[in-house]
Amino acid sequence: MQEDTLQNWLKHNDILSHIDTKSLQIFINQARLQTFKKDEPIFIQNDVSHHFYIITKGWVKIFRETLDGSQAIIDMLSSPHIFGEKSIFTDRRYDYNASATNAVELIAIPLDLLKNEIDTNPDFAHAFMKMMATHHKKQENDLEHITLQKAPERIGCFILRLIDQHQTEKTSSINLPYDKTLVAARLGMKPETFSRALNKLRQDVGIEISGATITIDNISELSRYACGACSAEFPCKS
Amino acid sequence: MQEDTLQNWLKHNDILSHIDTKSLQIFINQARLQTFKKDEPIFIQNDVSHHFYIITKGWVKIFRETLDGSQAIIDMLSSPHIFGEKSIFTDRRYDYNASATNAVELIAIPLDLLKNEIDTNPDFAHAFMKMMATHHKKQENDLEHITLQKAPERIGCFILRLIDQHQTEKTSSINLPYDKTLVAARLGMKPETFSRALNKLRQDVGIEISGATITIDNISELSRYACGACSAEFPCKS
DNA sequence: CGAGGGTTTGAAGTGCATCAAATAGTGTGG
DNA sequence: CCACACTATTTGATGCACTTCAAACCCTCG
Repeated sequence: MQEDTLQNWLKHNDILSHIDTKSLQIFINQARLQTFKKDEPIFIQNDVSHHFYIITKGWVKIFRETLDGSQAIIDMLSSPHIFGEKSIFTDRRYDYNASATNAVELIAIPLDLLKNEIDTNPDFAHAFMKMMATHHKKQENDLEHITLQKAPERIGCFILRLIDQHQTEKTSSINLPYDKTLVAARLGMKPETFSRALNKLRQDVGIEISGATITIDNISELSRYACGACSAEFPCKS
Repeated sequence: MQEDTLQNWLKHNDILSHIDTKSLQIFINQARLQTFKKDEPIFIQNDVSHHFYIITKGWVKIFRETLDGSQAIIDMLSSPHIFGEKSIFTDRRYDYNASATNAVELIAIPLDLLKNEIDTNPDFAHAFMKMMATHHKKQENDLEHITLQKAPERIGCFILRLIDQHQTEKTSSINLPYDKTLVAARLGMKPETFSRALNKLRQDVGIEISGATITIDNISELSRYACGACSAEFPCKS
């Protein structure tokens, strides 16, 4: 791929910017740009893992799937995130499926490079561990939410985190980042339940919904509603 | 605390055995043995974190709690496990509660030592990352189970993992490691639901239950029942 | 304009929670 | 070793949340 594009990505990525300058050229040489169409699989669970990926465009669905076809979405990831990196410490197999939910563009980098960088560059290793800890925390949150919160509360929490990310000052109008069906699955509920729960949320805390756009007049009321059943204080980060 | 006891623990712990010999004495000097009674809190969420802990005796409950008192159990940990270590990479606050579920004995070690060891000993850092990756994987499993499996299946899966841990050859008779109420909470359900679901499991796959002791004649039938709604193959490890 | 997927709505069913009460089990002091 | 107190567990009855199945609606895009 083009060196300037890749360099740009590597330098502005939270974790990968810590790569040793000597290693950088090797990363650039071995990195490959890949594109995926909607619903195209990127890798599947138990595949032997060779690469990890940096997302540059689109949304990637991280999920598990049972024999009967039902799936549990573990995460939905977009632009600066990386995925598929965890297996370097265990069995060299991906422990989840990854697939594109729309037009996706990825940088694929061999895991061996990552492993080598971790082993030889303490600064990088430290950044990597920090990232793992953050991921871990995020998952603890997901687990808490799914056990403790009801459907409308989970949606409210999801919206609050969206607002927080986009820092939309007082405008407080946001778009769902992907299909409602996917948001539903991400929150561990069926599309029908999502639709009804969103309606209940509108009635209970006065938000407006028009297609994928949601407008919130009163954020504090929303957070009182959603965060009441959550251990985190006010704006439930991450 | 007594040096031989602590040395023994440090040397036989998966992660901590990688401590540099030069550091070991410092760890020993600063480590403290602590005991907790049933239901005694070890630390609570958002406390500023100073120590991490190695469990030497008893069971520790790792959980989140909402304002209204309902709690989500994130993990139940026992002997060689460590906990409270994650915050060194983020905000130096514990991101969950920990409390003793019975008579618990812990080795408390300052987090600064851990951080220093990670920063200066690549071998240790590597072992530490491996542990984080394993934890992470375990949590992905929990998340999958709670979204995809019904109560009796989750219990079946729990039993299978117990059997797997204890390697009880063909005997296939095990004891629940802690109160049924706690097992229920660990699996994200109410005690009443647990009781009924366990009964359903008995009817469906012919296991015997007598108090905390469960006897399984036909493990493969149990795993067919429980693992059908799980993405992992046969004995769902971890 | 028409096809097809995404979304909503309705009706009915299932699983789990809740509340209440009975029963089994455990540890204690006598 | 027994009786009591207290807790853990089970059982029953009922309600709620979410799912399922089915159909309508809407919206986009060719």
